[in-house]
Amino acid sequence: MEKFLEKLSKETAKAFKEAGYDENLGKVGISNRPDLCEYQCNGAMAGAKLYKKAPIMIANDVAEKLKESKAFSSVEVCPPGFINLNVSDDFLTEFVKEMTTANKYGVDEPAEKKRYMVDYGGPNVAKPLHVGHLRSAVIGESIKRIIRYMGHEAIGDIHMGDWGLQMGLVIAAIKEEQPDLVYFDENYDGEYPAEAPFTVGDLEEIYPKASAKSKVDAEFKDEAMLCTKKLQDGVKGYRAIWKHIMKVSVDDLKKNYDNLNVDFDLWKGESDVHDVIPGMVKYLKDGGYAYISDGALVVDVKEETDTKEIPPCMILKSDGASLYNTTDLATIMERKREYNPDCIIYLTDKRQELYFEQVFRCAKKTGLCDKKTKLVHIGFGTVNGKDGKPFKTRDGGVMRLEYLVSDINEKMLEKISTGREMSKEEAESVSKIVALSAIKYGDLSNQASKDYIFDTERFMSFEGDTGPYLLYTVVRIKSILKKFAENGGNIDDCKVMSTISNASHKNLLMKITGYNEMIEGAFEELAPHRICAYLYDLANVFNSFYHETKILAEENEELKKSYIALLKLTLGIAEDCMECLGFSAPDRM
RNA sequence: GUGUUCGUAGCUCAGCUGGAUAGAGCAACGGCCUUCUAAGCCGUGGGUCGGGGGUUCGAAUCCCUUCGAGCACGCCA
Repeated sequence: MEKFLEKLSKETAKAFKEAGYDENLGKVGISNRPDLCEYQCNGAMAGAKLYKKAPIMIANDVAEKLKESKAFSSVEVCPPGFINLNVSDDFLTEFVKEMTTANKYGVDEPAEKKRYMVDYGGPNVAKPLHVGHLRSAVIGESIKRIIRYMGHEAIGDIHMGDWGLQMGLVIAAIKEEQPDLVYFDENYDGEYPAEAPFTVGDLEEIYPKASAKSKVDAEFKDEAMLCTKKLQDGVKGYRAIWKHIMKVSVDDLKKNYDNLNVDFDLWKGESDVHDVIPGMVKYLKDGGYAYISDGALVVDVKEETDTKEIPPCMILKSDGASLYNTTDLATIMERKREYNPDCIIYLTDKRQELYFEQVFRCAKKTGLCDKKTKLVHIGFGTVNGKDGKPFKTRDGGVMRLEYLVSDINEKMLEKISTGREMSKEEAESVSKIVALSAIKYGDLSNQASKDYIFDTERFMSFEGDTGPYLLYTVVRIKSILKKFAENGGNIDDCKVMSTISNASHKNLLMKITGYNEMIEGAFEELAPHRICAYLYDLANVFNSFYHETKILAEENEELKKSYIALLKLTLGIAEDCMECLGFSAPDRM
């Protein structure tokens, strides 16, 4: 379906043409002076130079032609050459009517369906998730949903860090603690136990301890490196205990991500490409791309147009070991082979920008990834505390995601339970839904690339630009629709009609018309915050309308039905927005 | 040092490819509930868009410069 602004622009473009000017000047935008008009066209000023004519004269010529257009109820020219437009009720309501029956309220299916892969930049196994992981999870989930909403295919891959020295450290620590376990008996050739000899809680303690120890105890570090090597070389017992670590960790990760309503289609990790690395390295060497520099194997990725120094992409360390780059490149290669995606999107901390630039260039240059596959890095900012510094616990430690979420859930439950008649069960389920909106909206409403301040109180507030406020508005709409249905009304029978009752009614209609344009923009820019801003605006104009308009008490039956149809449309759009953001509204709160 | 991102109201943030008087929210103050959820709505006060130049009919937006902050700069991820 066409965009509303495009439709209006067509009208003005026609007028420009008829008046003898370039029709491309007839672009209409939303007015930045709502006190003067609803829409504006500034083409006359841009055309002034072209035609060596005063902009006001051009504007007058165009305005004269526009008087014939049925799209506008008023056309005014303001110095130096603004063309101020108000849309006619019929033109506006016709568009809204069309939206109610259109696919996804006017969002068309793509001409060509593309396949996207979303890489969540991998949490490390055996390490608990912390606040930093919130962003890649929440933003990634939203982007995945936006892609799908647009009619494309999206494959989410958590892409865990499950293969490096960290695994060796954990194994070495377990070995030291329990040397008699069968996993470490090289002569053992029976079945390994099905149950892991440790719990998640144990793992969470083991890793930090082992990591700290390796820094002061060289012998232990050597042992950890040896364990890493044995694991990677496929020593049976080490692989078996690694599988236990994986199982225990993944179960825990799933639980945590479930709480955030985030899921992944693939639970792959660095380990999955281990076997293809030698082949890839050989390919890079044979192709003449890789060479030894200071002992390490690197690929040059400089380009002539560079204004800055781009260091080469390192493939292997001087000791021959693989590193982050190696697995990422191998993963690109494997993804191409298995899925042949049109685009791969990586979500990581923005500090890795240069790193991804190197990897992307290397992949393109060496043909590990073909030219038409887009590689995109979305670098997000850090989550800060109220002091503007990276979020920490009160005693300065790393804030665990699990605690952050449960803390907000508890506070929200308390808030919901007080001053409201609700069963304990309902309060619990509602508060979880509202808490999730608070967290996700708090994060997503900021531009991804910027740092932001995680202010629990503010995010949880029911007032202002927050998730709970949006939910409240949606619940309000649901409540009215429910009452209408209870009184015998048939919602599906209601149609938007051309009558516009008041200014707030018109504002709501106009906001609604911008939906398809907004969502496509959010998709093109991969910018969930655009959806947040729209949703918030929509909620505001709806609430104004709500306060000025008696809906169920409206005596004109047709008009009442028209209101109901509009409410249904508003609700549908709001719910689709929330769907794209990754949260939802309860039926009441 | 080189590169990069950023600097907008007391606080937290918008501001799309340059357009008229720079917008929200929070906080402050004043109104509005016998009526569909007042967790709402309406209104008031508050900013030389870090500073200085330039391009333009027109700049928060583009260019240069300067100050300030963050981040990144081959064997971490």
